[in-house]
Amino acid sequence: MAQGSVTIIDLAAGLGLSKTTVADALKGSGRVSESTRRRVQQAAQEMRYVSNRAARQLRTNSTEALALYIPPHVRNMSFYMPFAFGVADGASRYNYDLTLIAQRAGSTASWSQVDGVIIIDAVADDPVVKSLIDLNVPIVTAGHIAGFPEDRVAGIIEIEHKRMCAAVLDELKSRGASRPAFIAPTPGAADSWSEQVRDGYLSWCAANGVPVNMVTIPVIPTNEELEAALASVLSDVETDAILFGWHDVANRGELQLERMGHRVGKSILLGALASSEENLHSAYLTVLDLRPREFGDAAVELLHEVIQNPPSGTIHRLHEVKIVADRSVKNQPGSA
Amino acid sequence: MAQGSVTIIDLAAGLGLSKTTVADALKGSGRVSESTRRRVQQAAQEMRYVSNRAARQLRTNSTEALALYIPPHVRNMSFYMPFAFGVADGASRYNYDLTLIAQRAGSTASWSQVDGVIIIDAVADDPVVKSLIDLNVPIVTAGHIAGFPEDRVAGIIEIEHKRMCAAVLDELKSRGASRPAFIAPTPGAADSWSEQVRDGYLSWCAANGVPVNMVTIPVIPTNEELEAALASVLSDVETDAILFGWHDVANRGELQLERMGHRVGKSILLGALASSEENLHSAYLTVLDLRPREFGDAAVELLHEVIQNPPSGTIHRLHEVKIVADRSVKNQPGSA
DNA sequence: TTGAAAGCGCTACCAC
DNA sequence: GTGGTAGCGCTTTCAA
Repeated sequence: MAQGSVTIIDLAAGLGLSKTTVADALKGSGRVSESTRRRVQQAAQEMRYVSNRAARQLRTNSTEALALYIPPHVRNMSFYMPFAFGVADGASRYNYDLTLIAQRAGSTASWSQVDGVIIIDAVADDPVVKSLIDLNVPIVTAGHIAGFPEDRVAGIIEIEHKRMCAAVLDELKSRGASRPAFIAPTPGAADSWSEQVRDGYLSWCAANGVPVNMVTIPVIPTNEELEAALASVLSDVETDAILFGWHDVANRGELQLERMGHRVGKSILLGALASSEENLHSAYLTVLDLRPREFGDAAVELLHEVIQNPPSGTIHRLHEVKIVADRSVKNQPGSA
Repeated sequence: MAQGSVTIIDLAAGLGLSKTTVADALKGSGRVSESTRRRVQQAAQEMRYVSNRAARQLRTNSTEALALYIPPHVRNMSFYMPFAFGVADGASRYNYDLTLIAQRAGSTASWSQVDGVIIIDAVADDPVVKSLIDLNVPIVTAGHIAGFPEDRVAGIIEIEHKRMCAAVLDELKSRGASRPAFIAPTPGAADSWSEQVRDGYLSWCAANGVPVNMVTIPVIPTNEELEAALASVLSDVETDAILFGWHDVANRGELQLERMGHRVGKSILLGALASSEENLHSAYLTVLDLRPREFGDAAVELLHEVIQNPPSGTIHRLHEVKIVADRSVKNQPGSA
């Protein structure tokens, strides 16, 4: 342990007060007189007093900590880093610690002692998720988790992937694309995201009288898989836009297309359904900024609420995302 | 708090034993007989007993937690995600919790109660780093932090950036590059990394009799900055290879170069000094795999050691990285 | 407005 | 081998 181990008793002794008074003064419960309160607080500062978490937790039977679980199969995606720090910032706003859940649980699964858990994009049969469910703490999931027991999720914050997929397609259409293809993430690869976006594409095609041109590849495809997917959707010579799952794949697709002699932004338009503005560099992509930082923050907000005020059912909430349009029209060609 | 709150007392009562015996049986301190030990452990399982962290911490004056600080200016780099999970896994191996330090500290800086801290690629005048220094817990830094008080770092685990920069240049040379240029990260942008790699390039040029062709750009450059940098290094028509700081910039550079009509992997070779194999997709890049996950794990390993056994000075350790060579020779052109 | 005492669940130290 | 007791630092309840 670190702290210089000055306790309320030390403070009390130094001030000639009881530890009760000191404790009350410190947290401003309005019990002590203003003058002693000030005296105590000043002394606390001078003596670098830090309230002992473990003692407080033991007494109040709370942990002042939240846990975050990001499943291993998505950890290589840039989206989750700002999400995690959004969660960390949100947590610190309410004075929670944020514990990152590792894959390999320690012998006693240390993270079992938290006030609440945030799970993002997991699958229900993930063993970690299973043990999280067994814990009796409130769970907020960012995104819907297929197969997750209804009564074990106190809150769920979602992105309207289906609607937004259509919105991106609309945007591409407004920029001249009449026959967008979709290189979609393999269904079931992660959460329900892949299904929602595929659904979004299919409905949009139906609504707009556009023939479906879709192929699925893993969320993180090999070059060969990506190349094959591109060849597949381009075998329809009418294809004038390609929508990708997340922006990293779109970036890689952009490179391959250029290499194949296509002029991205001119002969072909590109889009991506999962991105964040900070990670977007290509000027030739029309993407959805999922605002991961704000998403993480909002998840904590919701979790804090359900911890304070346990709901009878599941609280549903939406996270707004925004379209970041292809900027190549503004920029000169070659500037990307 | 979550747990069904079954305590050793409950167990003791149920078994007709004292809580002392139960506690000893649970942690196998060799005091109790094998038979009762088994009895107790089985009962614990059945009653879903979970040892109360707060109580244990209070009693033993330890926190069983580590903190990780990743400064905000690098959070958008893919390298740090696997690093963080390497830390998380390493921590769980020793039954530490891993607390992610947020930028905005809560009122009482909750993360002040940890057994040790890992800091990566921070700068010494970062306010969070400052308060971490004021804490009296062991600190391990991943990478050297300029200006960090010598006596406050118990361990430092480093990558030999300078040497490895030269190694990558050697690799490029062996593949035919005779005049490599370097689009380097702006000095002082983060830690000492930028200086080390620039140093590495300059020494290599001197040792190999190659004229220096270097330009610096921000670690995360805009397209305009990147484009200008490319134009600059290519203004020397002899340039037949370009080395980038980290692989994301190299990927973007690769795209721009293709767009400019260069044939990456043929007329020009590309390299990057900070990457990880999981994030490497381009077959045309010769990169350094920094093995971020293992790096994080090794940092915990070191931190655990210094916590167990406080050293008098600072323990130095090296983290081995490896070169992942351009694979385009093996693959058919166009397959990337 | 303040103080005394109890006790959260655990481990340490002593007895037996 | 096992049990009793004290006490970690804090909050809570009751008393003054």
